[in-house]
Amino acid sequence: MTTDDLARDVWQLLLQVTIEQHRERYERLASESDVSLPQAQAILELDPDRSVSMSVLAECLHNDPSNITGLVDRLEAKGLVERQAHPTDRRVKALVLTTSGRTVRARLRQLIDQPPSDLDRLDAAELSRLRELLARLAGDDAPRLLAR
Amino acid sequence: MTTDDLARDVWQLLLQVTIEQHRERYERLASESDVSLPQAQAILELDPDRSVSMSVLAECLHNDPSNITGLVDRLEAKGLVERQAHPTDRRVKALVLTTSGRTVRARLRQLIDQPPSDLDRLDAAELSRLRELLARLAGDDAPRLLAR
DNA sequence: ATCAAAGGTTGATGTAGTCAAGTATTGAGA
DNA sequence: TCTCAATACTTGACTACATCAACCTTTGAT
Repeated sequence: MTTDDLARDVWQLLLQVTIEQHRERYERLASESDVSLPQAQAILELDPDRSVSMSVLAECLHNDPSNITGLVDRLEAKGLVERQAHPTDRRVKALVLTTSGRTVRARLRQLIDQPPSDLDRLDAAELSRLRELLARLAGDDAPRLLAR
Repeated sequence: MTTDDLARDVWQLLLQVTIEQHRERYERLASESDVSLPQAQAILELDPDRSVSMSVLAECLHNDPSNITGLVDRLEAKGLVERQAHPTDRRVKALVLTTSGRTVRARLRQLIDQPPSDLDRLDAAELSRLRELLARLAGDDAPRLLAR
C-alpha cells in the first residue's frame, strides 16, 4: 500500500462524505428560500457589514462581470441587495445587503453550516482527532477553534 | 467544548478542504474537454458497460426528465452517447457511451479522482488514521480498500 | 377492450454562462 | 492641461440549463 494509494483512498472518502451532503444542503436551500443557487452564493459572498464591488463579486464567484449585472439585477428586484454609489470612484457600484438580504443570508449560513448527522457516528475523542488531521490538511497553522 | 461544537468545526474543515478542490477539478475539466459540467456529470453516471435509461439518468442527476432530453441530444450531437432501443420495452431509450464517450469518461474520472496536493502534508500513518475515521463517517462497515 | 401509469418529448418561460462590443470614469504620462 | 490606456460596469446575441404543463406512445393490469 503506497502513500499515493492511501491519498487516493482518502480523497475518495472526502468526496463521499462531503459532496453529497453539501449538494443536499443547497437543494434544501433552493426549495425553502426562493433564491437560486448562484443567487445564494452571491448573497453569501456579500459581507453583511462592508460593501463589495461588482468586479470583486465576479471574482469571488469565478464568474464573468457581465454575468454579475443580471444576477444583481434579480437580487435587487427581490429587495435583497442594493447598488450604492462608491464614495470616491464613480465607476464602481457598492453592493450592500438590505435588511431582508441580511436575514436571508443568516438563514443560508445556518443551513450550509449544519453538520451532517453522519458525524454522530464518531465520539468526541474521534472527532477531535479528525479535526486535528483536517486542520493540518487545511493548512491552518494556528487553527482557530470554533470559527465564525 | 461540546461534541456539537466539535462536529461543527469538523464540518467546516471538511467543506474547506474538499469543496474548493472539487470545484477546481470541474473547472479544469470544463476548460480542457469541451463538455459542460452537467454533460460531464451525465457521462460519469453512464456505465461504460451497462446501458441506462433516460429516467434513471434523470434521477441520478436529481433532474427533471424533460431536461435530460436536451442534455442527451447535445451529447449525442457530440458523438459521446447513443440512444438505443430497449430490448423488451419500446418506451425506454437505452443510453450507451460510444467509444469516444468512454474515452472522455475515463479522462473525467482521472481528473476528478486526482487527490489534491494538500494531502502530502500528512505522512502515511496520518493518512491511514484519517482514512479510518472517514470510512467510519461514510458508514463503510467493511471498508473496501483501494476502491473503484 | 379499457384505462391508468410509465417513459420520453415538446413548448413556453426564466435564469445562467460566454464572448464581443460599448459607455463612463479614472489615473498616469506627455 | 490633454491624451489615452486601463478599469468598472452594461448591453446584446447566442447557447445551455432548469422548471412546469401538456402531449404521445407503450405497457400492464383489470
